[in-house]
Amino acid sequence: MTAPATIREFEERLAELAGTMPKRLRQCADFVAANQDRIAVSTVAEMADGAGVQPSAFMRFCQIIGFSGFSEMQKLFRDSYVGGWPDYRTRLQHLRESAAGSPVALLAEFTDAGRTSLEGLLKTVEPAELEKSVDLLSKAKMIHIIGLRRAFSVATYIAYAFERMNVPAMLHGAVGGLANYQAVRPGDVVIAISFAPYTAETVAFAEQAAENDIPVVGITDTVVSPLRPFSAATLSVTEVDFGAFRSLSATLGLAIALTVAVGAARNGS
Amino acid sequence: MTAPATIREFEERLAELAGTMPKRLRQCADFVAANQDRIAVSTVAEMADGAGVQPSAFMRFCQIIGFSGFSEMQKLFRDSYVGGWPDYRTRLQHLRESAAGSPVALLAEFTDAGRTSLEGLLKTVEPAELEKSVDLLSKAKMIHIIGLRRAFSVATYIAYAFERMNVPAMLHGAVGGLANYQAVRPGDVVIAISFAPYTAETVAFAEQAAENDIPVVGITDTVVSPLRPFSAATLSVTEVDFGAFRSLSATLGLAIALTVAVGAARNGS
DNA sequence: AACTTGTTGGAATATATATTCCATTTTGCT
DNA sequence: AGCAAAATGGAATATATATTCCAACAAGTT
Repeated sequence: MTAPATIREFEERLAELAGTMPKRLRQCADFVAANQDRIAVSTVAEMADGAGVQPSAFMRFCQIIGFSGFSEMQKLFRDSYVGGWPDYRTRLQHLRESAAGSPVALLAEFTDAGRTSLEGLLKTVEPAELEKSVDLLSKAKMIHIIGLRRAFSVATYIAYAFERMNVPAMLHGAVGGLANYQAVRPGDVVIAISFAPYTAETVAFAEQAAENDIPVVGITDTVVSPLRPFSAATLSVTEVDFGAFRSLSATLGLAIALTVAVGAARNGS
Repeated sequence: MTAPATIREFEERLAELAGTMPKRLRQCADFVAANQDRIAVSTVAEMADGAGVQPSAFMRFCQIIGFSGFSEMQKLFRDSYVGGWPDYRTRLQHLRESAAGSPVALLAEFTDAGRTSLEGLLKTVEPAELEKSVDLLSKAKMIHIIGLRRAFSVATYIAYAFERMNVPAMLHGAVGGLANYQAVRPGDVVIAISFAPYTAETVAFAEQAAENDIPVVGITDTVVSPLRPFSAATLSVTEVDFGAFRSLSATLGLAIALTVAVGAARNGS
């Protein structure tokens, strides 16, 4: 078997062989696939460590791919190393100008919008409110999640994360008009997610909860959100939009931080 | 004299000292300034050769700049290359151990992880594949979207965005084992989203589509993804791991760029 | 011109790193 | 369950590479 001569060839070989590899070598394959750029600047020991295997195992991996050893594999990546990625800024600039109108340019714009949104997140979220939210949620018997339309993806992600951490949670939809509010009982907590223009069902759900003294954690945008009056704790996110569309990068960042914090608080104590 | 801690500091030191250097060291300075990116992946011998001096001269150069030797200087450049991708696993560990990880600290970590993921997006997505995806999708009679577990939020978001733009799309779930593949017909296109560990149902869905010559646009992570063999176009996203959880910021950025591009292509022509 | 100070080249050495080997464990098969 | 084959971990070894040292050289000074 001959050594791959290009990165592409290397990738093909990797994809082809990865399926048939034993456990440890598979770990190497996965790690390498996910961290290609590290190969050029790391030692076998570091790579092996990253993949969670012994250096000798990583060595075998290199040989199975077709190289004589790690050094030969590394050489391939060092040769095609095109300067420490001309930092994100200049890359973005370049894409904006040269590829204007193309899908890649669009991707660059949304990427940038997402980044700015994430930066803003730390400013718009009140630490006190966040802590209160975590506190409320970690004591809840059951967590009800409601978010419709654009916010639905966020709701599904929160539900998924809670399930993964064995936190009892329920995702509400709005099949045919009003949501099934019946399931909410004393001791439960509601997470309501809504952004302008606020979906009526979500607000109604929060309102009903508030009336029955069920605490509501609201994830929303502006100060004038109709969700705010009904929320025991409100988390604000301002998503930067590009054109008529808004990426949800920041909201998802908040969602995952919230769920992980709650999960930790529940399992920790 | 203390060693420069950042690339910027290094550059300043270099500019400051270059003027006073003797001939050979001056050659080193000039060569390094013009080939900064080589430092991370070269040996002293190669650098010395490039500068037209002896290895020992290059060695002295490193020491005059303030490093203990070449290795220390190289470390700075190697770290800054992978610096954007710190080891979040250990950072989370620290967070857990120290200060019981306040929610705000957690949020900060996740926003940071999200930002680096977004930056990586511009690097991992192949422009050609993206364009091919947009092309395929804009000609589809109906777009079928499948993504389960973690990828489900992304799937719901894509479905929502398409609906908003009046692009015929259908979100598939997996109610009771196998998904309802029946709905897929000739002329349709499938978007399959899956990340490690890959959900079997999603892969099976893509496989079935590929067998029936239905083009599949795959949104996945590594090059060893099982989705790749069945995909007519593959979009790669590498999301930074933060403990057991991954923020989906980058994936969502890609999703929205893709949908908007498709929407524009459809309505434009 | 002779002396001093600073610079350079190359060989010698130290160190880091890759690579191999083999005993031990795991896996797969009958 | 018992055997054979494959996979694995870790220590031993080989190799590449950085680093130091010193003799030879050049430049500058009195």
